[in-house]
Amino acid sequence: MAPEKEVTIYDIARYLNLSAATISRGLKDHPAINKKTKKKIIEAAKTLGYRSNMFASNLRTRQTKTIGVIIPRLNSYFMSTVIAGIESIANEEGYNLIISQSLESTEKEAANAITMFNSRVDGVLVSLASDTNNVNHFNAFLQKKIPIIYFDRTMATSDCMSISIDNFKAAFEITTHLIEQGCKRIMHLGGNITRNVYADRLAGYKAALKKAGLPVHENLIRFSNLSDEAGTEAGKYICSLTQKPDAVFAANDTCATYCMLYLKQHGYKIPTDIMFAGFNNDPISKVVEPNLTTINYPGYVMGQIAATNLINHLKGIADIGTTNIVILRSELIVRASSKK
Amino acid sequence: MAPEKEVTIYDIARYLNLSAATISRGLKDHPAINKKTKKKIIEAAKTLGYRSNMFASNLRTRQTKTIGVIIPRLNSYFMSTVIAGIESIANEEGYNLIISQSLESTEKEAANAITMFNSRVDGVLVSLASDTNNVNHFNAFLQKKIPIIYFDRTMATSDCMSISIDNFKAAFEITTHLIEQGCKRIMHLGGNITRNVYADRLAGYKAALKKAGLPVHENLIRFSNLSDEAGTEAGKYICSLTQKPDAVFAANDTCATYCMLYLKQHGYKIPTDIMFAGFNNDPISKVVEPNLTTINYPGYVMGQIAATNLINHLKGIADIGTTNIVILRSELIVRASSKK
DNA sequence: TTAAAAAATGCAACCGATTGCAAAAAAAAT
DNA sequence: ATTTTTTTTGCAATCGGTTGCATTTTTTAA
Repeated sequence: MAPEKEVTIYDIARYLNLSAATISRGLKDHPAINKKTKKKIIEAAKTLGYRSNMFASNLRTRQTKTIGVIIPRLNSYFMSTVIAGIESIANEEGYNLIISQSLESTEKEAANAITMFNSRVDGVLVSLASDTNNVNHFNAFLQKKIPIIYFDRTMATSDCMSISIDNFKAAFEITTHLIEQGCKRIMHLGGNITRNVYADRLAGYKAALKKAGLPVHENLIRFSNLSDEAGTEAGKYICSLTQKPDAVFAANDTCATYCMLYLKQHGYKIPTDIMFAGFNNDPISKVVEPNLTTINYPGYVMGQIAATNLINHLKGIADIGTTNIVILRSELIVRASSKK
Repeated sequence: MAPEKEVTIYDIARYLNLSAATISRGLKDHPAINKKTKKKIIEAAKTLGYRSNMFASNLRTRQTKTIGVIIPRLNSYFMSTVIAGIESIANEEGYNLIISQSLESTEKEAANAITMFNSRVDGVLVSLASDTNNVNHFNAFLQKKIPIIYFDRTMATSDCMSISIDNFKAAFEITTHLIEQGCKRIMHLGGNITRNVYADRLAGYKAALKKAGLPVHENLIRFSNLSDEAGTEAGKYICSLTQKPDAVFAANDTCATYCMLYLKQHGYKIPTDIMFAGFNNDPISKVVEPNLTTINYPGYVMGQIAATNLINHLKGIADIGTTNIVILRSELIVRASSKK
């Protein structure tokens, strides 16, 4: 509790009969310092048990070596995978991570942004809350030229770099796949379309229908928070329909899975009666029976790329301002839930 | 990139014709400052766009308002849930979180510990890597009286507070449950027994057998990293046995699930031929068919409790030194995989 | 041997908030 | 009106590392 006395560069300076300035330079490998002196300094630092005081350093250099991460929630497979990817790079590059969750609330997102701003993070990685429809609460960062990179849940209007997959294309492909399997009445379980990802998936779905000359039935498009309960609800809804769909494409695997489970319990045969497709390649997609056709979403890589870009920008290696959008490769994974 | 000029308390002082000391005190509601003056100060701070410089503050107060978290990996359901719980409390209390993963490597764990130490976190929450068998790499914290709380993967010898569930009891209960269902040859798929959690689960399993007067068959106890592959492997192993087990108790749900899936594919009927039980109450346990009997592990609450205890200690409200072990309530969840 | 150039080190002023103690101002008591 | 007490406010040192510029030392050139 009581702060212990720490060894400072002044202690080392006294110990070696040098100046603090020399110690400071020696410790960070400044070219103007004699190699032998450096060696002595480093050894002395070790024997005295010195550790750099980042606050003093930050105070002077106005850098924190810290990256802020704001995400809707931590405890989803996808998000924790992204964070793992971010962490792997940040750790390697000597950056710390400050993480906070918006819990899908724009207000909390804004509050977290302020906290991060006051913590003086060097840069921010953001995945937006589901109903965030403007990014004004990040203006403080922009004014101070603190770089922001949006990932996954991005904002179209934003003038920051954003990283995502081509949700339109992925949805288009997976829908087309269902059509190729002979499906004609494909239902879509979508998320909040304020969010680019869900809007794009919906658009891709519609485009695929259109291209195949199939009609878009509005009563076959349902929106929800894509939770397991929402999946079950969708199952009930399907049971209530007189004209059943012959396939379901859900915007995530959880919703698809629970919908499928409900229908199975009510006598439907998958994929014979209804085919299924999800999104994300969540672990449950490989467990549910039949295994779920889905889109592989490269979360880990996405995290790594986001972190790499941000850090390179901070190091002055590559400017973020020039690149606007990065699209990662996603991949259709066909499993038993959509095979004839 | 180029650091912008910031508003400091000196700017406010000049603006209001007061001293920096008064501003500093006014901003933090010091009792010696006149209420009207405080009001003026706060308003001025707002209009000037002031934000506190935490480095200057930290430099003086030797506190960082930051908590370090070291965990094996982020991208597991359980861990991300714990982190979510930690974050919820930390955020509320104005603490930042620095998170890093050891990826189950003791060396990386030690490296991360050093980084955190140098980042001067106020306290640390740790869940140990699977093969960590001593906690010497955390000595630096102890020497500087920086509090550590271990959670889930704890270390028996440690003189720090640790938070976990009663793994022995949980394993005992779930094994007993299987026995009550009529099982006599129960297999155990365990994890690395260097780790308390897995050692305790194994012990609980054995104790339950013993209590029921059942023999412990060493060839029915297998150790692995509890991954999905390990589960599949276990399935193969079972197929190769002449004397089959009539139940499997795995130390996590993933391993149980994949073992079960493998056996199902090879003609076994669950639970008729073999019953199954897992651990953790992972989402997949509710998806696999039949649903998996498991132990509900309160990750979110565990995270909250760990964070609360650490922060209370830091605030001087409650000393951590006196409490050694906190055991959370866990709960047997019986599902179809183990019902006659 | 001396002058010029290069290398190594030191000086001292920051960075911005905090805080013990002293001083000033305001309020209360005499 | 004067003294005592209580409130407010200010002074100035401090936290520890960084860095432009000056100074010293060493090396090279003349």
